[in-house]
Formats: sequence, structure tokens, C-alpha cells
Amino acid sequence: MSDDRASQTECHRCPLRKQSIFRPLDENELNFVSRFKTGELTVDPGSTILLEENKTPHLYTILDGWAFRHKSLVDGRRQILNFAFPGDLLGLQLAILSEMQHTVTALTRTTLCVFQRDKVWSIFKEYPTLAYSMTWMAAREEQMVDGHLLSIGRRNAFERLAYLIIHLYERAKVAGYAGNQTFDAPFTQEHLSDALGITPVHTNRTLKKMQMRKLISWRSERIQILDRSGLEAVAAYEPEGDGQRPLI
Amino acid sequence: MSDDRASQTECHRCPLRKQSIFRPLDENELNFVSRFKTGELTVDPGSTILLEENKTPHLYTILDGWAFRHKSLVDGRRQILNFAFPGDLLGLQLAILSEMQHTVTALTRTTLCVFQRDKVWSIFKEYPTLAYSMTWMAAREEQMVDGHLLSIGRRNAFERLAYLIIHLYERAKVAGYAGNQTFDAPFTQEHLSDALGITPVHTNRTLKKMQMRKLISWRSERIQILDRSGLEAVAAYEPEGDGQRPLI
DNA sequence: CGGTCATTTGAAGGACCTCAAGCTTAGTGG
DNA sequence: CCACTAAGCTTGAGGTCCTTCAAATGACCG
Repeated sequence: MSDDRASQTECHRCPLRKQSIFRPLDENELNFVSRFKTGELTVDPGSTILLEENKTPHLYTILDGWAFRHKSLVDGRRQILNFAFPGDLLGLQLAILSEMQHTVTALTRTTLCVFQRDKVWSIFKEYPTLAYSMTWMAAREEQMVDGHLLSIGRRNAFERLAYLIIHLYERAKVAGYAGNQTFDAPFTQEHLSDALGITPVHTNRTLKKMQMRKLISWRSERIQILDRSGLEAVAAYEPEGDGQRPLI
Repeated sequence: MSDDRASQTECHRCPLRKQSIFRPLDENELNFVSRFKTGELTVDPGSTILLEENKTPHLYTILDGWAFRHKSLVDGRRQILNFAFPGDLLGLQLAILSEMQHTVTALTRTTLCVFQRDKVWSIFKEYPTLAYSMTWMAAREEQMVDGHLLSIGRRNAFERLAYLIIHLYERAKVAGYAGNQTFDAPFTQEHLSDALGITPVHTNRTLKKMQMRKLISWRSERIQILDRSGLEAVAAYEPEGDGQRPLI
């Protein structure tokens, strides 16, 4: 949660990394990014990146690592809203609404690209392409949360788990954390249960059932999808957007 | 679902109405809006404004009326993601991601302001203030969905209902559909149950219980909050953002 | 006044929760 | 190398919340 070593190198990877994956930044943008970026930050697993109450002046992009957005009731019941992967923007709500209503916590050792949030307005004024990308990411994030809401509201535990596994696999894949129907699982069953909206005990039983049916296996921090079409069938899975920013 | 009578009058109310509530549009923006707006559209209760599969070339703002965003599984189980009120933007996902993954349906007779979605990019290029407002609205919408996800995932039926009632009251209030702890309820118990993620039968029983405990009353299309602090207590309610766009 | 739709109520079953204990694993220090 | 600990995982038993099915009641409308 510290280690704010600034480095001006490879900045072009970060501001909206999705974009640089699909389209190289132009000169203006590169110039801008180097002005806008404050530095990099690496945090350990379990550390808080953004806290609900706090008003940090920062906005982040994940360069490497997993994190998760979550929100709790006063009595401690916690709901994981979504997981965050490289390229994802953290703290946009804070920058735009000047209020965060959720917390972001690192799941693995995570490297972030740090920006000044008070410069967001100047992005809109001077770099419409970047602004558009930010909005693109916000819209995409909302689309994912919509999907989770449908899942939590209308699927049973077994179906929810199937859906979440597929979702995580797909996201891990684009981040490079997956391969061959297998992906890293740097989380505990408790994290899963907080994402699924069920108890750890029931999550455990549901996982067991899913392994018993040879749909997945989970050994040593890795989850393998054994029967993709079987999983899709129980989840009533419908593929999400392909993650590609449209050409404008 | 038709009646596309164009009218150039009072356009300044619509493009991002929130904004015009808090700050008058400047000359540039007014000029822009009149170029950008296609017309107005009024739809009857129950009609579909935006359909998941469809690629309408339109983007809407609600001028008057209630609508709701929802999403279903293939077998028909439906989840209401959020309700939409005057000032809300509909179809931003379609415009930005070129893909809608939910449907929007009118709850009351609803009047919409219609825009061409392919002009969104020109907003970003030429009217950064409007672009910023659009992003503001997207961020706010996501914040609301986050709140619902916490609710559905971690509150029980009684608590969910309490939360939803307060939420709807607060939103109806800014839209002018509420007054004196009372608000319009242009929906059925089935809508409520789809928003809460529970069955109609259980929704009915939960409503009964809530009326029995003198927390609310529901008569002739109007819901009255009888005990606000009692409701807040059961919901563990925490106020949302004040809906005011920050000055930039 | 019949028909349709929303609401209401009952009874029974099942999904998920709670509580509680035992287990496994990895890390720590003697 | 072996306690010892702590955190996570596993399993059982019982209870509760919510669902399902089914039928009755009420409200509205032509």
C-alpha cells in the first residue's frame, strides 16, 4: 500500500490498457499519458487499494494482478461485486461522482498504474479518445455487474457457481492468467461464497457436487474446466461482449 | 412503440436532463442539442423501449415516466436490474459497446427524447461537458446496480424489500413522483418480486408483514412510508450519492 | 355479469443456513 | 525434524427461509 516509485517507462501500456492492446496510442495520447501518470504502485495480496470512505486523489489501472470490488452491510455481510483484471480501471466512480461506495482489495500481488483523479476533466477536454475509452470501460463494467445481478437474483447456487467459473475463466484468459481450460484461482472458498451470495459451507458443498459431476477440478490454486458445454448448460450461459473496443 | 413526432421545442430539457436541472446549458450545447436530437417518442405502459437483441440506432433520455431495465435467463426467469426515471439515459451500452445485454420496458406512459447513437462519438469530440455528463450518469447507474447486487446477495427478503422501498422513494422524489413520504407505485407485486429476486408469493407475504408492522402502506397505486427510521433500520440503509453532478 | 389479471392464503417440500466439530495444510519456532 | 498454530476446508445434523403447487378471493373492464 505504499512504494510509490515513479517510473516514466512503458507508460503507454497503462492509461487504458485495453486500448493499447487493440490500437496503439497516437502521439498526442502518449504525450498526455506521460504528463498524466503519477507512478506505479505494487501492493501485496489482501491489501486495500481503494477504501469506501476514503477520498484518495488517485485513479488506478491494473497492470498486473487480480483484485476484487466489494461492498458490505454494517453488520459485516459482504458481497463481492466483481473481480478486476489487468486493464481495468479502479476509482472511476470516485473521480466522476467524487464518492466511492465500494472497496477494492488485491487478491494477488498487484501492480497498479497511478493517475491523478483531478485530471480526469482535462482528459475529457483534451483527449476525447481516452475519455471515450474510459466510458467504454465504465459501460462494460456495468454490463458485467448486470450479469452478476441476474445470476445472484435468479440462479440457484449450483448454476451461479457454473456461471461464475465460466466468467472468471473468460476474464482470466484475456488477462493471460489462463490456458487450456485452466485458470489461476488465487482466492479462497470464502471469496467465492461472497461473490455468489451464499454461505461458505454451502459453497463448499456446491463445489464438491460440481467436482463429483466432473464439470471442474480445483487443485493447487488452479481450476480446470473439464466439461465446458456441461457447465454452460447448467449456467444457461450466454457469452458476454468480446471485450473489443469498437472503432469509432 | 411508434409515434415518432419530432418536435424541436424544449430540447434543452433532455439530452442530459440532470445537467439542465443543476446548470443551464451553454450556447454551444444548446446549439448541439438541437442538431443532435431526432425527436420525441411516447410509449404506452408495458411497451419495450430497447430490446436486448435489437440494434436500434437510437439512444434515449427519459423526459417523463418510469421504466425498468431487466434481463432474463433462457427459461424465462427474469431479474429487474434497476428502475429508470426522468433524466436517465437509456441505451448507452448499445452506443458505446454496440451491444445491449438487457431490455428496457416502460412501466407508465413514458416520453422519451430520441438521439442518434452514432453521434455519440461526436459528443466526445466536440462537447466534452456533455460527454462528461454521460459518463457521470453511467458511473451513477453502476453505483446503483452495485447497491442492488449487495442487497440481493446479502439481505433477506424483508430487508431487501425495505431497501428497495427507500430506494424507490428517493428516486421518485427527485423525479417529482413523490411527496410527503408517499410515492407512485405503477408496478405490480410481480415487478417487485423480479427486482427483489424472490417469488411473487413470498413477495406478497413479505409485503403483508411489512404492512402489519406499520412500516409502510400500499393503497391505490401509492406507497406510503409510515416509519422511515424503522425501514432504514431493517434495511441497514446507507444513503446514496445526492445525485448532484459535481462542478468541474 | 362473465372473464381476465393481480392478489391472497394454505400446505408441503426443498434449498440453503446455522452451529459445531473434525480435518488438512502450510507456516513457525524450538 | 517435530510440535504447535492458524487458516482454510470438510462434514453432519437440525432448522428456517423461501419456493412450489394449488386454489380462492378480489378488482377491473367491456
